[in-house]
Amino acid sequence: MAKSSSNFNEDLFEYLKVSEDEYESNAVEIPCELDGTLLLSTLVAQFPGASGLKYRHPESKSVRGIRLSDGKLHPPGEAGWGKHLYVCVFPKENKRKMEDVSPENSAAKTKRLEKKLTCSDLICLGLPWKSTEDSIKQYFEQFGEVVMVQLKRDKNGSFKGFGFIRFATYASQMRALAQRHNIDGRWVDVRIPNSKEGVVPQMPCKVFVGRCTEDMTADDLREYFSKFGEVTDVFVPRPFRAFGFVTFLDPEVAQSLCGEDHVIKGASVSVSSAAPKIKSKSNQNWKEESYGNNNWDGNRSGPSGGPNNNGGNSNIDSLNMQNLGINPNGGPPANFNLPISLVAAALNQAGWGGFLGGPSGNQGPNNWQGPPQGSSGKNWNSNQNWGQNGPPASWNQGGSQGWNGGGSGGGSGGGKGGNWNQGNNWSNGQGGWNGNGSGGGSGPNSGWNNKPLT
DNA sequence: GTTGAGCGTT
Repeated sequence: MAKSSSNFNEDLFEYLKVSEDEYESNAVEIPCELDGTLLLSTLVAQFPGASGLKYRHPESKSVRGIRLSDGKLHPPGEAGWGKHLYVCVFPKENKRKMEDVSPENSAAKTKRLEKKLTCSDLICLGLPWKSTEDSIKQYFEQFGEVVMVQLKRDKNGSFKGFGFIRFATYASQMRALAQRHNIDGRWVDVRIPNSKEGVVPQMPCKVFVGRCTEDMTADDLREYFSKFGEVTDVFVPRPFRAFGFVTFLDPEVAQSLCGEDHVIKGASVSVSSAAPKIKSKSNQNWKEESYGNNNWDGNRSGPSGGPNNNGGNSNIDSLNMQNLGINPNGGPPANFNLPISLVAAALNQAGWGGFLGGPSGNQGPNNWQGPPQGSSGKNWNSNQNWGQNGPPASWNQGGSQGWNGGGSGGGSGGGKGGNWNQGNNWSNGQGGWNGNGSGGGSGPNSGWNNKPLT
């Protein structure tokens, strides 16, 4: 029992893509059982109120229902669930359609407000003239399924150099937003469109796990919670403090678990929002001496917690958005020369620590390609020390503590600290890290996702 | 036929 649970291996489980509507962008990947069936309870855990599944048959184009017996949903064919998008079926009174999200139907949206944190279209600025829908789709598919590409043209049909894309999953979108893009030699800005500003809510990927017992390790939490979605970080304070934090790649997963009790190692833990109860005092690592004069966002006093401070998803909204390509204020903060350690820690604190390397696994520092080309100094101050050879030497200072430190790390090992804590390397100069979009890029798991332990 | 900051006929 405990044995089997500790042997959970997601590779053994087939995941199927389920959405509450016909929009793939709202889909959640749900694990089925070893026998290939999907427990209705598993479905309901993600889609409260769901009573079944259906899907659109690719050939007949008609909607087919999924067989349900004894609380188990059965795959449509011998081959399993396949790549279909499965759509939840709700009982009549619960049934909601896409149109119901409009403000007039606010009563209907009380149930799953997290719906809104799914993908939005992304604008791609600065695309090469020779881009085509196909080439752009092909490029962005490295981050996940691309469900839409629109290149904008004028009346004459000539390409205007920008376009919109949409990913199937929020996770894909996050991956794409978390790094810069070089397409055919041009640095392409990928952002949340201005028209969508404010639509994408700040939703933490991190949950608080209370009532932990002392024998629960970070690995235990990771193993347990991985069945709900990809876990990108686990933090269990030592010495024992009876709680922990689990960060998911998908904030929807995190959201869906909040308020629930789960049994781990025979003990009932409670999952709740990782938002801090109280605003913490500054932490040793966040002293003003180190980072004074770095205004986060004008009216903000600073991060709500340091690397050691658990929880905290406020105070850095703007920071998040900047680093995710969202532009909350129509431009970068006046003073955004943050140390990278702060940025990384803040992203983690905000629950955005879930940035992963993409499918290729070589995003982030290892994928550094030098500063942007072209004349636009908008995001990168051209008179700084960002030579063609890449980032300052200090980035890689300290050998194993730099970008490339610690080897590959296998992706999701527990946080070991150390990385990104060289704040001094980043505290000088004006605007080296200049916000507004696509600077930086995501780090490897062993970097961004790990919270210092001490 | 050129160009390079921007924000979209659903």
